[in-house]
Amino acid sequence: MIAKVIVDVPVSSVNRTFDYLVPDDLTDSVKPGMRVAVPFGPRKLQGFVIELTEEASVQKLKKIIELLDPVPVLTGELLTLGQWVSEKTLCFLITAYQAMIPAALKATYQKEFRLVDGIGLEDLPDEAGEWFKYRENIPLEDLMKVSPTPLALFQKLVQKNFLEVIYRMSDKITKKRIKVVQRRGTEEERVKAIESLSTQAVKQKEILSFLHGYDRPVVLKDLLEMFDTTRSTVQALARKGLIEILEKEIYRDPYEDREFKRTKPLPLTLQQEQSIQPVLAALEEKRHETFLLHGVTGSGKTEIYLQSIDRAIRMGQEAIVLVPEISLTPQMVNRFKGRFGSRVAVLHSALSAGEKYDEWRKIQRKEVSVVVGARSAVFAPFENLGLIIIDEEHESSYKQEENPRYHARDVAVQRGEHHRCPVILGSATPSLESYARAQKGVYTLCELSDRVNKRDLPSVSVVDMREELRAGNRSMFSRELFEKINERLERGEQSVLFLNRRGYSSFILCRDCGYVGECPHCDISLTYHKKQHLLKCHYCGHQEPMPSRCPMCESQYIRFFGTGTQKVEEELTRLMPHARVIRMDVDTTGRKGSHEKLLNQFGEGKADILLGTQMIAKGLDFPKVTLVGVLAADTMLHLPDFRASEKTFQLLTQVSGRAGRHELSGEVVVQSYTVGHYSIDLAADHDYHSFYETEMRIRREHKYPPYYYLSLLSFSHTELLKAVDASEKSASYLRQKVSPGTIILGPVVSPIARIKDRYRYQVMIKYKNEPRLSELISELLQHFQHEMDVNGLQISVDMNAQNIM
DNA sequence: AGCACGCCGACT
DNA sequence: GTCGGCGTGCTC
Repeated sequence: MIAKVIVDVPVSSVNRTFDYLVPDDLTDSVKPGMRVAVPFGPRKLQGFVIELTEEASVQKLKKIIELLDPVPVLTGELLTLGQWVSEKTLCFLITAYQAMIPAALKATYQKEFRLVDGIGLEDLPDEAGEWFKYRENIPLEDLMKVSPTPLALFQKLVQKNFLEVIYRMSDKITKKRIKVVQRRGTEEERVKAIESLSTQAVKQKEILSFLHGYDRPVVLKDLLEMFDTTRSTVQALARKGLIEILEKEIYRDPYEDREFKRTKPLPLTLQQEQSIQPVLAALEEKRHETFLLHGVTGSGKTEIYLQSIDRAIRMGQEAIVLVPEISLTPQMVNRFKGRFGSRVAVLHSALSAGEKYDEWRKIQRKEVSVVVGARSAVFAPFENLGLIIIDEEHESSYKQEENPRYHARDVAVQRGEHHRCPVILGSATPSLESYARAQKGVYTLCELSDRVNKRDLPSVSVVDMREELRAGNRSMFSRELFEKINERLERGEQSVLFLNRRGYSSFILCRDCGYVGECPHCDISLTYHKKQHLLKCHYCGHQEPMPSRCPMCESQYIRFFGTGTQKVEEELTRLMPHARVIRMDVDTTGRKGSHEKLLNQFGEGKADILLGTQMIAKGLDFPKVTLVGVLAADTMLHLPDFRASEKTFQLLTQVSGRAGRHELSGEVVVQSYTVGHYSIDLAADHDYHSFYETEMRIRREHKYPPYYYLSLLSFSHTELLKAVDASEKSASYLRQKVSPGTIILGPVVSPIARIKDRYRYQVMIKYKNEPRLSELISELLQHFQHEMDVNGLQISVDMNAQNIM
């Protein structure tokens, strides 16, 4: 039997299957989709079995070394889907497959040196012999740690056949095990055993009697606690052969010690009913259809998700729910765990690799029917999918910004077609792409225009901060916002203050000469971190001490500018000393669980004001929040991104939705320096449709998505000229080959011209119909293959560019 | 990627 | 004559 295997080497020259002989003892167990260890050249690598055949394409074959999985990690569907992903995104097959399984299953490789059989320490020069005194194998890694490294000597000894090289492969799996105790023998034997115990062995007798009447394994730790004894008692029993101590694999359950209040389906409003019906119909008929569920904040989208999933489960099917990483909050998880209990697996980045692996295995073993997770959960290995839901479908985090550069929305639809099941895209502010598709009839549009509790959407007032400045208010709070926060303080209600930090981090500036602290490796200004009193680069990690004098002109008047949450917090405490503030940003939520803790504190009313960045924009639902303040609505508008308006609109709508979700009605104050911009004004009016119309007009005019597709080629090189040259050649090559309607822009220097000492240029391709584009780009990559392999040229391809940075 | 092989200049 | 630098080509 021959296995076609994709090996774990992401380079174009081996982006194909290699044939291996399946040893006789594995022919029954090997299946497509399993991971195997195979010899590859002198090395030992991990690979995926793609196909089993009888015919080999070459004469001399090597054998599979071992199987790494008892059951396939990739289903037949996922194997095909991987191919699709690699074609659509132009990535290597292995990269697509690796993205589908938990990182814990990725192999790590180690190279070690060992004495050849029959060679003794005395045969080696002392310098090498030293190493083998206490160990048989010396990892290459260890040799590299000492300087000067004895690597050359070791290599020489390998050539002389004194040492040999071993390639070790292991995966990062960390299955967690616990010890369990189980009874042994027949009933009679056990009765006899109990009697045979010495009268002094009181505890042993107790334990044995207990186990006698218990036919399942007992967790050792529990047993010890139950009988208030120690390990030695149990071990004594095991030594006598009366019981067995076994190791059992267990799951780490990140939610184990938490109780979930079980919820029942809520009665649906008329609008909800109208939206859910077509979904249920598609479900029942096992028919693929993509629904765009456009519902204002608070319109009860989640209840529609829950009841649709419930139907799928009742039909014996499974469901995937994607949520943006940032809103995968405990509140969100609770809603799903509350309805479906232990049938839910949760996959998000806050889990450790081991925890993620355990959650994933619950899916693989069909122990759950629902997975709630971020982007990569779209690859959950369900085989009987009944429903895929993408909540907040407009979120940019559904697009992976590294290889494979896939969009979870596209993958979801692809899987929906395969399983002939509905896909729901839900949002209060659908992406223009999706809404346009719904308008064209590609997706089915379901609109929820009313809030479930019939509350009006909060009233939004937009404040012109330039006016404030003219009126002599130099603080970052307008008079209106300040006043309203104070009202809330007096009434015992809560406020949420939102600071959009992007493009607004604190940089340092010399007031005398205008010097701005910049990263020496990237063309980007350094960010001041108050806690450590350091300047850091957010792109390459470079850091340097904060200077006390300007490095250029030695002036003392060097200060940091811009507004971070820390600065806002300082000003808040200065202006309102009695207000209790909780600040949430990357600095305060770094540790696992701290995010949840802070939110709980706020929910319990332990603070008056919640101040934070993006992470508080979504999913928060606290009854006492009646005021939302947006400190600077327009910071994002000035970024070099054609989606800036769309993102601003979405963010403002999202944030406004945090206010007045319950009995108390809410108010929103939006501060801005770009007053009169349609994205801000229309968000204040809660007018998605006008925004859609306005923005679509602009997109059409400038030939941007959704009217055109957008692909981006990025070229980077440590030498400026090499980057320019490759990008120019590529642009002119494409211009020659593409169809007349297609637009090739550039090459232009990237918005961040240099990162990690590499100069960056880009070429943008806008097209309506260009079936040969993938092919053309593949040709380009092939042409530059050599320069990429040996001369340090990097070309990255994004077939569906979301951001052009 | 990582490795062997092979060619060429530099040095014991 | 041997060592080690890097360009080339292959991995079932």
